[in-house]
Amino acid sequence: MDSAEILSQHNIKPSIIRVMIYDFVKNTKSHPTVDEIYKHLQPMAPTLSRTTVYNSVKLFASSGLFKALSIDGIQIRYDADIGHHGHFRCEECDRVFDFKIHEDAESGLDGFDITKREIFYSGSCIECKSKN
Amino acid sequence: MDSAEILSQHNIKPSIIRVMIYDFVKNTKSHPTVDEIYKHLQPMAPTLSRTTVYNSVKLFASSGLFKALSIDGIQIRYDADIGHHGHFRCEECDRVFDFKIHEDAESGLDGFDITKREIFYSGSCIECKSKN
DNA sequence: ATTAATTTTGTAATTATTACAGAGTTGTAA
DNA sequence: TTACAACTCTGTAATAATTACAAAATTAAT
Repeated sequence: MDSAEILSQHNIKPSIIRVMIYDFVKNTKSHPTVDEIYKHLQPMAPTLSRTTVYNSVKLFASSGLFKALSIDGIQIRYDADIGHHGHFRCEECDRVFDFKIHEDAESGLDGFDITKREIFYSGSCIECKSKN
Repeated sequence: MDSAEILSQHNIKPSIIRVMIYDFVKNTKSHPTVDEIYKHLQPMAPTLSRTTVYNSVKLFASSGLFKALSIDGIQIRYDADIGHHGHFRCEECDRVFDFKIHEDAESGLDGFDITKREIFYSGSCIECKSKN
């Protein structure tokens, strides 16, 4: 199924830029920031505005198409992979890696309505670690 | 053991403001932001500067006394409870709750050096949920 | 084609954070 | 106590991410 269809199914009009933004995030493993999305697409869509990128990713996030990740506390990153997984950020090379994880039942949240779960680790990735 | 001693043990000179900042974060369950720390202490220490609060919490975090939490992606919150636990943020009342959690061994990070683990859930807390 | 609705753009405002230099404080040793 | 060095605190200015908003452009329907 192509991206335009996916957007339509979520009641989002698949304009050209929206599809471009959706595609880029979906095909980029690094979970790009708004700025990275903007810088990547701007050459192809010279009139693109940062505001549009902000609007679009927010729209996608509120529709459940993207997960908004506050991985580093500096910028919000966007992830088109909705399945549950953790994120590791290497503090040396700044790259973000996905990993599989499973949590046991938590205690202390009885009766709470949990709509979002994020697991975030950081440290040094294997490449940076071996450089030292 | 009082706060001044704890700071000293971490090679941080226990100045009056540092102790005040440390105490406030330690005794506040909400994991305050820099702004909240500043607003709370400013009446007692009228010459307090926001920069001092930023400097102090960064210093504490780099010494392992605080954990820096990017819970909401907007502001960084500080937690004096170093033990491993999760954070739940209620999207309606904006409060942050601690909870107990345990993760299983992850896969995909073999050989990585993990120095920080953060678990962050969000949704509606039990009180806000019952209001609806 | 006209009109209405929606999307996109660009500028300006807001907010969190950092940089930095000067002022103040503390501790020590003559 | 004075002098000096080291460290801490303050305040302003800069930077960077994000939001607000109104005008321009595009799209869809009649």
